[in-house]
Amino acid sequence: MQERGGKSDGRSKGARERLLDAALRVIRSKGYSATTVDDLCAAAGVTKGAFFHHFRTKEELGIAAAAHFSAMADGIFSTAPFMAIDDPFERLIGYVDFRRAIIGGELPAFTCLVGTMVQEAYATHPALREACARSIEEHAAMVEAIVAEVIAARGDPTGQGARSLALYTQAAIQGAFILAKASNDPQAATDCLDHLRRYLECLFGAPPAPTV
Amino acid sequence: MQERGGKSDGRSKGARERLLDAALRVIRSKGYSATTVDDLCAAAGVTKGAFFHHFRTKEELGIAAAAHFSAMADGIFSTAPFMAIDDPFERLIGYVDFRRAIIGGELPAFTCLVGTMVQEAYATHPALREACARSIEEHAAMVEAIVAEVIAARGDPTGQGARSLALYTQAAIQGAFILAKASNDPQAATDCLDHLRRYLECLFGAPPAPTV
DNA sequence: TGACACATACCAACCGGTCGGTATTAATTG
DNA sequence: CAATTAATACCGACCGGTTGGTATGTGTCA
Repeated sequence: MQERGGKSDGRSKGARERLLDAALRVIRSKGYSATTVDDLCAAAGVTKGAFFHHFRTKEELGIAAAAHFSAMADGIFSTAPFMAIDDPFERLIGYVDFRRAIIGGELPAFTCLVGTMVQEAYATHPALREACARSIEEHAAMVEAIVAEVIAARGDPTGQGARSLALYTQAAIQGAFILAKASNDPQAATDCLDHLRRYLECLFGAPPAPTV
Repeated sequence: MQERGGKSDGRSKGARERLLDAALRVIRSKGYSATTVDDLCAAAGVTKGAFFHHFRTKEELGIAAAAHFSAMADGIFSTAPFMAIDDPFERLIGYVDFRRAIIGGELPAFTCLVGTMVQEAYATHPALREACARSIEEHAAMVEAIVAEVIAARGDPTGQGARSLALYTQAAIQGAFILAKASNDPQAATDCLDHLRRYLECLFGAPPAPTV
C-alpha cells in the first residue's frame, strides 16, 4: 500500500508531517535554538535529505511548526465541549476551565510551542517571530469573539475592550507555563488559571455587590 | 590604574562583572542557547581565556547570570518609591504601577532574563532551571510579603493564599513580556499590567470603579 | 615566589546546509 | 500498450564554518 503524502493530505504520515509532529515535541522541551536538524530527523525517523527536501531552512520548519501547532489547537478548541455553552459568560468561564483541565502530565505535552519559540526568536528571526504572533493572534481572536459577546450582554467594566482582555487571558496562560517550567510542577499553572478565572468572574459575575 | 575585581567586589569592572552584564543584554535578546561564549566575550570586551577563568562552563555563567539578575532586581525594587507607602494595599498597587512604569524602550532592556532562560533550560539544564526558579521565587517572596500584609488587614478573598497570588502577579508579568515580544510592542505588556492591577483592586479594593 | 587575572593558540565535535543519486508514480507519446 | 519523460519524495555522504572547551603562556602584585 502506498500513499502520496501530498502537501495538504493528512491521512498518511509523510516525512513532512512526521517532522512537524516531532518539532512540537522536541522544540517544546529543548527550545528552538537547542533543537538541531538532526534531533528533528531522529525524532521523526527521517533522514536529513528528507528534511531539506520539505524545508529550505531550519527557520522555515519553525514557521511551519507554528502553523501546525495553531491548526492543532484550533481543532482541539473548536470542538471542545465548552464551545456549545449558550450563555457567553459561562462559555468564557468554560474556556478557562477547559484550559485548566488539559494541564497535566509532562510539561512538553501541554505547554505552548509559540510562546517558547518567540522568546528566543523575536529579535533574531523576524519571520519566525511573526509566525508566532499570528498563531497567538489566531487563538486570541477565538477568545475575543467570546469576550465580545459577554461585553455586548453585560458591558465592558475594563474599558480596555474585548481584544485586550482576550490577550490578557493568553498572557496569564503563557506566564502560568513559565512558572510551571521553573518549578517543574504543573500545579503552578493550574493555580494561575484559578486566579484568571476569578478575575473574569469578578468582572462579569452576576452579583453586582462586592463578594465576601 | 589597576583593580583586582575580586569575586564579590563590585566597585571595579573585572572580566567577571563585565561578562555578567553582557549576559543580561545578550541572552535577553538572543536567548540562552543561541548565545555563544564568543558572543558574550565580544559583548563584554574580554577574551575567551578570561571567560573560562571565571566560569567552568557556559551553564555556570547562566546560573551566575540568574543570580546577578536577581541581585540587580532586588536593588531596584527594594529602593523603589512604592516600597515606602504605608498602606499595604496601596503598596501592592504601587508595585504593579512601578512595574508598568519601567516598561518601555527596547525589549531586552526590561524583559526578564530568567523567564527567558527557564523556557529553554527546564528540561535539559536542571541546575540552570533551579537557578531560575530561585530567582523567581526570591522576587515573588518580596511581593508575597506585601500581599500577606494586605490579606492580614482585609482577609483573603481568593482562598489560595498570599504566595499563590504573588506567584500569579509574576505569571501575568512574564506572560505580558511574551506578548510584547510576539507583537514587538511594549504596549502589549502595559495593557496586561492594567488588567493585573484591576484584579488586585477587584480583590481588595472598593467595588469596581466606574472608570471608562 | 607564587597566586591570580587574564591572553593566545588550538582542537575535536557538531552544526546547518549542499549535492549527486535512487525509487516510485503519473502523464505523455508513438 | 510499452517506452519515455518528468516530477516528487527521499537518501546519506560530505563540507566549511562554528562551538564549547583546553592547554599553555605572560604580566602583575602582595
